[in-house]
Amino acid sequence: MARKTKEEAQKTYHLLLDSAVTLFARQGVSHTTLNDIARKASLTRGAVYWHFENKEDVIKALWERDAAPTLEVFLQALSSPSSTDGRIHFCETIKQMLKVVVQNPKVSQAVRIVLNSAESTTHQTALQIYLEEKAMRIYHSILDALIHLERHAQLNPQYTPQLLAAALWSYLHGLVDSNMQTHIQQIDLQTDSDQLIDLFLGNFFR
Amino acid sequence: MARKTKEEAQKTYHLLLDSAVTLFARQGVSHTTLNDIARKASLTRGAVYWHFENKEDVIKALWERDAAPTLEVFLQALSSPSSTDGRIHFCETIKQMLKVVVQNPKVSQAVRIVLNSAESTTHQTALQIYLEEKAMRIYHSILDALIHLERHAQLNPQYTPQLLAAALWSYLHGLVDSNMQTHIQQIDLQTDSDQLIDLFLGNFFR
DNA sequence: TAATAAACAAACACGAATGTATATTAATTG
DNA sequence: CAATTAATATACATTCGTGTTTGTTTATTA
Repeated sequence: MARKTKEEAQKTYHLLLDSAVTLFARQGVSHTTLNDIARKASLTRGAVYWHFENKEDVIKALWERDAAPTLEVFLQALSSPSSTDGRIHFCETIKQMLKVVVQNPKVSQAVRIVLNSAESTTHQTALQIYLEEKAMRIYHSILDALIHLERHAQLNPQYTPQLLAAALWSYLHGLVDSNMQTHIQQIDLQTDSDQLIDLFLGNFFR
Repeated sequence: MARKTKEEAQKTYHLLLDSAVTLFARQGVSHTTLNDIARKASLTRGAVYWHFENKEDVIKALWERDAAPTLEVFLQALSSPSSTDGRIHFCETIKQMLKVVVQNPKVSQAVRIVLNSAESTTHQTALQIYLEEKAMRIYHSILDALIHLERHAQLNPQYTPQLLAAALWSYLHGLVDSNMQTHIQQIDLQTDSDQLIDLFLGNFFR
């Protein structure tokens, strides 16, 4: 159609990303076409190709808009030294992170895309590397925090920080993933997230 | 080509499934074409369409061949009453199950497909329902076992069996999933699986 | 041993998704 | 206010994957 004002164009940009998020969550990334995204926003593929290079670029933009700023706060918190007990600080940060992720569907979905990057992308080298890098940053933040706790003899000596990091990572991974699945509505992650973390981190420390 | 003997036909059947497993693991289900599967087996799509109806049917067959028989044993073990301590029996069963799953790439991959069924299928009602049903069977076996333990006052009263089941399910989900990802080779699930389960189940019981 | 059917390969037809090129209209700028 | 360019829609070409049909050969069976 016609040319829009800058603000209106920004609105359609975000509208397209919103459409992408909900469709990705509903049908999965690989079964969502650019036309689907456009039609859900009452637009055409022309709009999509104006704002994004291709579907991979949509995913990147989605991550940068919905997940990166939110997660960055917690990654900072994990790496910043705590004034009080490091263990409590670690627990609380993880709890807060999970809570924010599961409460915000957009963040949740963006994280889920990163975790399942194998299915998301086509040419297994383009965006896949980008997504794996994002995942690794989070993972290593957790690992580094645990290593730091071990150096201060606050970790359960029964386990290495590597094992604990991998375990926690898998757990968070599974929680976010199964939260989106339709089944397992037996529990409500929104309200139970604190308990779920307490349960898991109980054996982490000495 | 020509007609094969019954045994030879069975060999190509399994060869096709083997190709499918490795390609699914490498490229993801949705980015693996039937032609990919055929060519990896040095055959054509004609062979695939002779043995299977379509890609969904391949996935079903894959589950039935590689995952179902293996898992059935453990589901039986979970539901059968233990002669000794029920908690130990539960722990050992879960440990064994995880070990077998992660040690056998075919089982591992089949389970992974079920867990990520959203991305695997196209028309979100056909095979998706089938796969969700399979996932639910496992989940409910775990839940039932935990409920049984609770009735015998062997569970940590701090948590409900529903929460514990969901937590364990997410954990196993995450472990299997992140095991296939290329990153996080920091730990070896093959050798550390027992420790990983011990760590998690430590707070489950009273 | 002729007839049938099994086990594929090869060819065909079709739709769907992508990327690009062009058209259109209205902001914006000089 | 003319020229330009931003923000889309529309049209087109092409590729890719699928499902089906047909062909071919050989095992099986009556």
